[in-house]
Amino acid sequence: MEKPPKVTQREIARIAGVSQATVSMVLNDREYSNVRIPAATRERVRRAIEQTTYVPDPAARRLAGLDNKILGVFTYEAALSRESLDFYGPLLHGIEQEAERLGCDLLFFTSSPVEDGTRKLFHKQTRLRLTDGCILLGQQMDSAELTRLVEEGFPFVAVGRRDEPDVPYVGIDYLTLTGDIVEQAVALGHRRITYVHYGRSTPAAADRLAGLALAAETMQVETTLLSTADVDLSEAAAVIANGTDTVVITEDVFMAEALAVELAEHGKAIPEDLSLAVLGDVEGHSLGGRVMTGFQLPREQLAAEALALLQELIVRDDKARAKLELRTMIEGSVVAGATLAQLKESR
Amino acid sequence: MEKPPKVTQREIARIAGVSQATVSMVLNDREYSNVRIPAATRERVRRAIEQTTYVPDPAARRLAGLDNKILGVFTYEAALSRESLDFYGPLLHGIEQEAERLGCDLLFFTSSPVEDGTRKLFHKQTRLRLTDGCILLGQQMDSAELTRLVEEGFPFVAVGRRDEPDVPYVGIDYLTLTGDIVEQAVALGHRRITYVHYGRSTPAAADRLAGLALAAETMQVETTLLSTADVDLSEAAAVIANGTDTVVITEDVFMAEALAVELAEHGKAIPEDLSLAVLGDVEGHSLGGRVMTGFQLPREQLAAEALALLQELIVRDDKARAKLELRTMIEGSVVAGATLAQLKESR
DNA sequence: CGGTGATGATAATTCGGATTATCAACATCG
DNA sequence: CGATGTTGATAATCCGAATTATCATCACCG
Repeated sequence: MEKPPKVTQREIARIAGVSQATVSMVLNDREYSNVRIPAATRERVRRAIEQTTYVPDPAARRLAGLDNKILGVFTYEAALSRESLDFYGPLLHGIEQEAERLGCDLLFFTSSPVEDGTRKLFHKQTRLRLTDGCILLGQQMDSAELTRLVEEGFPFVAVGRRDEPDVPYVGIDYLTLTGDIVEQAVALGHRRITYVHYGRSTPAAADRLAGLALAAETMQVETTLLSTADVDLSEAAAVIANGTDTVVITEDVFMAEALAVELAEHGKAIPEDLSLAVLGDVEGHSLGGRVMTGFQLPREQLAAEALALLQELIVRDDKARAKLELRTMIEGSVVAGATLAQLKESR
Repeated sequence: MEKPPKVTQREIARIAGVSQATVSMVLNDREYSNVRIPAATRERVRRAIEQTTYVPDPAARRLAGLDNKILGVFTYEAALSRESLDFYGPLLHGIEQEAERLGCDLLFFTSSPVEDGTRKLFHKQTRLRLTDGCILLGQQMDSAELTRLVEEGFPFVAVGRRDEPDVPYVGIDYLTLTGDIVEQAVALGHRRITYVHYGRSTPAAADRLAGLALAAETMQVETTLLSTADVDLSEAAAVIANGTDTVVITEDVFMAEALAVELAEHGKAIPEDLSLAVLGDVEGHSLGGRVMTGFQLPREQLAAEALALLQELIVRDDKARAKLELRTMIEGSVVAGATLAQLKESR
């Protein structure tokens, strides 16, 4: 396949008149217990290398047990499609930047077979082991896979909070943020809130629900829950339009946009007739020209921190590793948009 | 690092009571000249594998000379940043889709050191050789690197036409497209065109210039060239506003948008006073609510074809490879927008 | 019964680089 | 001068899987 049969350390050794072992040691600038290499020899080897196009074979390095400076990126769905990019884009950007800083390459596991709509990390030919460690992204992580990673002691970090024990992650503190949103609603006079969610069982979704429940109790707010797993959006809109709640909270901007359309058909305008807030990132989105009330989430930072943590897991020895803070929650901030407005009169 | 010291073929062999060689052969479903493995033994090995969490080590496979199903993706600039994504997004999407189809993982060379503003493919620790082949993306490809890849016989495909001999590529036929745009302008009565370009020396830029020159000669059009390497945009706008040309063509939408602003300051409205067309993709962009006249480029298809070609280069043997069409040009289409209008009267 | 295949499977080697175990040559010291 | 270091560098191994070279065993045939 290659006409020039690939330059190896053996070849360099031949040119420099030394042994392959010497070349290896010069390259890695290493000295073992009883091995010393004088500057003269080092120089000879270096010159031989410069003459050629030698590049160490990463496969061989890896086989010999060294780090490869390759980090895996596993997403449970395709990451680069137009739709996914809205969500994954900032995360991937953060990852790319941090990887560049660390001098690491990124291996995307695009080959993972899809079962039940999500990709499987483990399969007969996974290239997982080629990487020094792996970042996991996506809503639908598989508990069994996470557990297996922990058991095998493979370095990895999940983006997003997880419930499984000993799983390292960097997540966003939705619980606090959700409380903040409710607090704003209350400050504007609202006391009755409907939360429309997807009925997912991810930790983040659970945190939003918990945050809502907690805030409701603390601030004496009455909440109604609607899951799109049970009712579709137009039904939900009907329920809301006929009810007495004054604020609608949705799980993300897409649901907010769709729901606003449905509500409009019931004659409900936002925020005149009904306030609206979103428990997700609202950057770059607006509703009828109005900035949406919701979150501003530092996604790039999130990803960068995840990668940095992963790197620590990889380079630290066991003792140091044990001392690492494996679980980090990052604070987002509330965007005080125009869709959550002062409660007018009692209705 | 791993508590369970990683399952290897040797371990499987021990469990199944056979030799490591046998395990390897069962796994790859291979039979050599004088080696046969009865179904019974195969079954025994298979069961042993199922009992464990065995996954073949990709590094070892690679070292032994097998394909790895890993394709490299090299971009001359960061690919996942917010700005780059506008350009790289569709390409990456096409690549991801095709990689998924082929069952390949993707290695992004994010670690490549930056020199003179662009990344270098070859460096002391490049993981290039870990991949079966590589896709190159970006405006600023390095001729020397391309040539070296060809010399080393390393499988790769460039996205975008290249001039270097024997470089496999998939490119967009800007020459024809440019001619089409000029044709439209002529059909609308125009005879005098100013082309504002970046003065870059890429093959694609050269094709646009050549297409313009060819069309100008064929259709008897007078063309004026302005390079932003020589004059800045406001100067260019002044020249155009004071000149007699009736159509302005820019190299891409960004330049078009910026130039339109400058022209407005000279009291020139588009398309009332001056028509405008773009020799680049105009999807998702508009000028004052008007669809821009320009190209619609099948970027995803471009990338997918590049990856498919790469795969062919990898799996074909030398004979079959020699027969492959290494260079493909893809046709885009013209978007007949509203910024290129009928010439009113002589001015 | 000895020879000849066909069968089934294994030991040995390879890939490229990292590390360990060993050794040769020369210097120093008592 | 012989014992003991010290220096410099190499041969030998290992990593995990793929392939080649070899070898048992048993069957069948003359």
